[in-house]
Amino acid sequence: MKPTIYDVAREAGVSIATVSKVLNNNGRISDKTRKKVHLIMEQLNYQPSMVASALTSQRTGTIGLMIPDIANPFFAEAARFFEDYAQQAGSDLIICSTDRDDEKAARYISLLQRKRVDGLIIASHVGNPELIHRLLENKVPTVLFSADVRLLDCNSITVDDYKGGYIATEYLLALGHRRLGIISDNLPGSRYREQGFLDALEAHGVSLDHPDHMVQTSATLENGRKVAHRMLGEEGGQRPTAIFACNDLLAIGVLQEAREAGLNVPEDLSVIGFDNTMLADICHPSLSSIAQPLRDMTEQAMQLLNESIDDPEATKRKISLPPELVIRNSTSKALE
Amino acid sequence: MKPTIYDVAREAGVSIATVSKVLNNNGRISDKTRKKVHLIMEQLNYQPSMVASALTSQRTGTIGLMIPDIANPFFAEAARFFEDYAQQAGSDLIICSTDRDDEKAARYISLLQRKRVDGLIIASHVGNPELIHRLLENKVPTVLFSADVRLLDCNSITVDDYKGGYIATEYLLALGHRRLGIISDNLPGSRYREQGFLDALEAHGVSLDHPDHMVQTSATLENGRKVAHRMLGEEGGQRPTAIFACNDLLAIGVLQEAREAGLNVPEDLSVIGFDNTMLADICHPSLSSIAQPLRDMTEQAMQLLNESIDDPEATKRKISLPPELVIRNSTSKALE
DNA sequence: GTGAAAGCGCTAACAC
DNA sequence: GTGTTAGCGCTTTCAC
Repeated sequence: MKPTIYDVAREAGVSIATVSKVLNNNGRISDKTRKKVHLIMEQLNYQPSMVASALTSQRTGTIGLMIPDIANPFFAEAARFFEDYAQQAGSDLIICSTDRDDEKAARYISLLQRKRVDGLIIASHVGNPELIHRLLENKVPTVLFSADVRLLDCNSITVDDYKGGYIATEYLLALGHRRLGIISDNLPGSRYREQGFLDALEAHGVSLDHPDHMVQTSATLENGRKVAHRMLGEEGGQRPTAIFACNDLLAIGVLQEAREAGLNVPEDLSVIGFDNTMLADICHPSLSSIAQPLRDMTEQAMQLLNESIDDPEATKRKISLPPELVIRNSTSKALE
Repeated sequence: MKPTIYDVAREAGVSIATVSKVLNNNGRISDKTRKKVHLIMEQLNYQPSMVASALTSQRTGTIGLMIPDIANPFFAEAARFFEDYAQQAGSDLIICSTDRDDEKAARYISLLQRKRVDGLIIASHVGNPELIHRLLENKVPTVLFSADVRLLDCNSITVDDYKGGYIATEYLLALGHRRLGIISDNLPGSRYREQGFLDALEAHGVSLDHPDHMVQTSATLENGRKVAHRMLGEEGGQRPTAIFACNDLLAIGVLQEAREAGLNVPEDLSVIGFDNTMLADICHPSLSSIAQPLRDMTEQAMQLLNESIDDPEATKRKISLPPELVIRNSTSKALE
């Protein structure tokens, strides 16, 4: 069996309380016994059980990260930041891919609670706000990430989606484009991006050419292609000269479909994405995109979470961070 | 406070032993009390503490997944499979990105042991075999994934790297290429891919044109570009007409650099990658690649791990699975 | 069928 | 400075 604190205490000729104290570096312990205990721990290859300490201390040192899919680069990148920040705080992460399925989410939430995680980061849209609501009732430290539930009094970190949509659109307008299309996915955040798009158009006196130039779909490469196929299939005069896709995957679908249709990007069609994932650098042409400030967002999320762990009654905060336009090679001036 | 098994027992008018039994669905319990207990659990919103049960049962229901970087698509995709298979077994995953840094790896290994995870999947090359060795000594259920340590008697799942290198090369030779280049990274697995490459060349009576056509570097996009820049910079007659990159990221670097150099892929240069990540579909032209059978590999890894958890003394096994050639648009016949 | 009681390996209050 | 002891919330014999 693995050595326990009792084994260490016996071998060192002290009590378990003493061992516990040197372990946690608290209480007054003489240098001599400290050294002695350390030595014995070394010899026995003692590895204190965090499950036992969690039982008493009520801290597991693990936090749950709920995301739609860890295989999705945006969330994988976010997870990496979370992992690093968690580690700084001495914690680690349990990864939960929900596939945006509320049942899966509910199962994971329940599991995480039974595991007594110290807190939850929910970076996956949860359709049923009741799930979050229950978490809050149970006083489980929680922060919503990149997906807020406005009506709920909860912590959240988001990028300013509205502004993101607005600046993407303004940029395209500044390039001289007047026939714009938008492909967004069916999440709340994307509604704000859409609204930013529409308001930017209006502010510049431009109107949406055709209702079909604004479509919602779930965010996959394949769907990006499908929608683009329809949008670009129209006869020359009608087709948009620039498309704003509400995430990079959709945008890359557009890129691929444009090529299929014999259009050159950016000469014949400008495309801009959202999220600024590593994919934007890998596709061709490289993709202009609205960046979410992931590093900042994750850092602030972890900070909020930690505050919430330290004081579960702390006032909830909703923090929104500004997006940033990253220009690459998929956008250019509109032809006259 | 959260309700405990005592609260449930009291409200239901039974003992905690009984509650425990209905919880775990074992022992003989009358339907009546079972119902009653379930009802009370519902009413109290009872969430049994897995940390307490872990303390007695010696099972935490969590496994540690060590990878180089969760933000790397290959490992993110693998993690997703692991997560799904773990879930089927009622477990979840703690993600540990090591950045291939042995110190980080050591810290994580220690942490995971203190957390008393049920097992470890190590999908990150660990330079110091001593780390793994100690794990084995401690009888921690462990399986190495996509990275073996031959000399160690441990479980491992790998793709047949040698064969992967061989079939990639054979394929290029079959297309008529005679001046081949290879870019590999500096991991043990890649050594086998290289050997497959060399043996395939030899078997077909082709020799490596130039020592500079075989280079090792760490596997990043940037390094792929750098190496390609040198390889393709040579005067026409000397430059390879096909390059085998030992992973997709390197291959995509080659693609980008080829474009930079005014070369058309695949007309002027064929490129084949390894891993067949989602990136292969996203870059342009889409990338031919040697696929690791990730789904199979992860499934078998989880199975090995579970066996090892059930019987830590079980005989260790090393399983190697066949790679598969996936042809896309980055490879074509050599020009005459 | 059900319950009493002894752990599991720690922490923390308190006594000395 | 160090030790005693009572939990933390479960599981699991073993009686009854």
